Amino acid sequence: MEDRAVSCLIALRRVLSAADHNARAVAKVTGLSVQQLIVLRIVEDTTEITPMMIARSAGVAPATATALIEKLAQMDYVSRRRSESDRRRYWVSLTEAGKAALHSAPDPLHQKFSEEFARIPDYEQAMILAALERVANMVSIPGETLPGTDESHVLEVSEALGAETIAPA
Amino acid sequence: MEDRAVSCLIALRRVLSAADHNARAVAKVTGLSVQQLIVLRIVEDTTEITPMMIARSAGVAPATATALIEKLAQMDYVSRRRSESDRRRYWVSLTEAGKAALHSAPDPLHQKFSEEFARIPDYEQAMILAALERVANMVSIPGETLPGTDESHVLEVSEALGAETIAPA
DNA sequence: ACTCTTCATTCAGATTTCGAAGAATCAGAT
DNA sequence: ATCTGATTCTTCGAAATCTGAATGAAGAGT
Repeated sequence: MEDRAVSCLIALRRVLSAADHNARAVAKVTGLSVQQLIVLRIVEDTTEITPMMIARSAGVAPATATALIEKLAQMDYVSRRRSESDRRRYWVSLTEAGKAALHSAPDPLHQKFSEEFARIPDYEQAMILAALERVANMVSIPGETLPGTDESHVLEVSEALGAETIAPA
Repeated sequence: MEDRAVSCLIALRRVLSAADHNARAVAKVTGLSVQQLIVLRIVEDTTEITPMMIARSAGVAPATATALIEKLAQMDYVSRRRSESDRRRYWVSLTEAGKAALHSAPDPLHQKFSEEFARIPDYEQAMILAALERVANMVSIPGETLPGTDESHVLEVSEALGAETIAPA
């Protein structure tokens, strides 16, 4: 019965394709590149994160992460704050402008899904949510893309006070 | 209860992220770019397709589709056959080498999913499949990425006989 | 102090992507 | 037949992107 697994993967690919199209469309509207948008979302999810973590989460080389962050900082969508405990690193976080840019951007897929989702019966909603989370747990890499559960930087919260916003080099 | 819709979208984003990572990994192994891989899969799904359709399915500009197809043709992963009914167009199809490249490439996500999927109880498998197809239908653009259901080129099957393989320009 | 590692950056080069212009072809109207 | 307009694909140059390797700066361990 691996027939059913294949059907699942086909359906998944349809979703993937739609998401890809959607990402490009959103990127075009916001004037950001797809990658910049991804980084922005990663930063939002974590509230504070280092370039290295971003590189890993976004699946790009460190050099690329630097460039992406620099661009976003120039647009004032993210801010950089030097780490006190490790002076090599710094924390990237979303500015108000960045938050606004993320949420003001119309997301067709998001809207379409929410709209249709609201229309289906309750038990089916629950079923879909359960299935999606099941699938997410199956395929997603444990420590990836949701470093909100990553405690390595939680210790740094104390830094938040009295730290100056620095523009590296 | 739009709370649940949001949870769905979060789970979806985890899946998306994992798929993205996976696509890059597969691309690196095969020596193909992510886009080339996408095009290759589109061609496989349709068995025969024109550059224009590829551009639309892959979500790129026509000029980009030309470049992608050219690269794949140079590697002998796809072949081009001039259309008889409309001499402007040509049909792109997978070569044996292309088919081999697609299937010999290890796909971690594919494997991981199939493996874990096989391990869960029957009714849950059915539930996940139903949910995925439901979601796919919600978000995917009707005529996109599965032009196998597109009948516009089915009429051309008769061409298959006695047509020479042409390398345009 | 010394070495080894990690983090971020710079820089040059390769690749990718696209818009615009152009050539070929088709379809329909005159 | 010819003309016109639309469609398909290509070429070309410019812009943006991504990366590997080298570099500097800072931490960690001996």
